[in-house]
Amino acid sequence: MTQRYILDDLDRQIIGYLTEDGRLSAAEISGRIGTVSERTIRNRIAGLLQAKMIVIGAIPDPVALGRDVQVELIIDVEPGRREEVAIQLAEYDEIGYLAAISGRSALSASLFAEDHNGALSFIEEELGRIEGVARIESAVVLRLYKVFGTRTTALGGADLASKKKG
Amino acid sequence: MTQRYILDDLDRQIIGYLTEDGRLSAAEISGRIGTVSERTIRNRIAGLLQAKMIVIGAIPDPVALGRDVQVELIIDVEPGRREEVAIQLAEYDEIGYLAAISGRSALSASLFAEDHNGALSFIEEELGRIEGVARIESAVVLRLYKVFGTRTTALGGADLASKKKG
DNA sequence: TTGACTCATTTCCGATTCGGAAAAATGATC
DNA sequence: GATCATTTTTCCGAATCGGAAATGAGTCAA
Repeated sequence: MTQRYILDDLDRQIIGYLTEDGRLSAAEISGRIGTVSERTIRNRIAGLLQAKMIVIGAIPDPVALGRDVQVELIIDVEPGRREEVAIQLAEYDEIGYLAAISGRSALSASLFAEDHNGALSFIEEELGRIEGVARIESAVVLRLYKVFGTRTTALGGADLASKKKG
Repeated sequence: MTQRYILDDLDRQIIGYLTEDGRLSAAEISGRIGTVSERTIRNRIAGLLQAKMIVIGAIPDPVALGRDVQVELIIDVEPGRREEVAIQLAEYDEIGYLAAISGRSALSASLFAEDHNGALSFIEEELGRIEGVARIESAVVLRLYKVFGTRTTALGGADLASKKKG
């Protein structure tokens, strides 16, 4: 029962390949690396997954899906009330990301809304009424290039602007 | 070579399952849904991937990987060079999140570094020499309240499925 | 050095999963 | 109803996977 998993170069290489394409077969990875057997690759992947170093999952592109408006927020809070505000914000399902950042008394957050109206009303009606919120800065996410360390559809490598939908 | 940009319920179900576990077999998904053949599931997955509605990739856990310091960046780029800069930025493993945002010609990014020195040198030496980068605003993440829709301090154990619903 | 032990890697192999091709089903159009 | 286009399904050989046992590498004590 190894608790602390120490990554070696092989693990890093495997992670590198899998972040690009989570469906790569062990045989394919083994072939690219060249010095390790296919079975070992499979062992390592299983180990990485079990140790929760990585999670292999489908990452939907909100823009490509035509739904889910994402808004990045910088929420200035009154000094000393950050924790209190954070606790309230974390309650909302719409808030997918929330962190305290340096620089000023503020929280950084990501808001996921169904559409722009939803985003707007959330900001106005929900955030606006929270005690301690001094100021809200918002920026709509226009295009996602990379999430969770994985490049999204926006960066296909070669064809990035060629296959753009209307 | 069909371009399907309109998702139906089946697509959404498949995406739902794959979001939780990108390695689920088509047979498994077919079994859970119950009404569609295994081959159709495979067809749909192939279609979703080809249409780039989803990307299946390994999501590394920054903390588990030894990247303890997270920095949020707002990178102002010279007008018209955003895509170009984004492509270069996405190459870095240290960049875990990258998006184009509204408000000004800028990219929003998350930088994962081993320590503060690593973050600083990355910003200075790597970002600083990318053509088209006009200005960099950075904020160290002091505390993580919520990631992927789940209240945790680290990625480990985060339930990705809860990130988005419906 | 030798033997015992541990752990990672590899080999082997049956079961599962995959993708290609063609047949069947569905649906839209006239 | 007939026809064409698209999707779903069936069929099947090849690739992929995970379990089990064998091999290899490294450590430690005598």
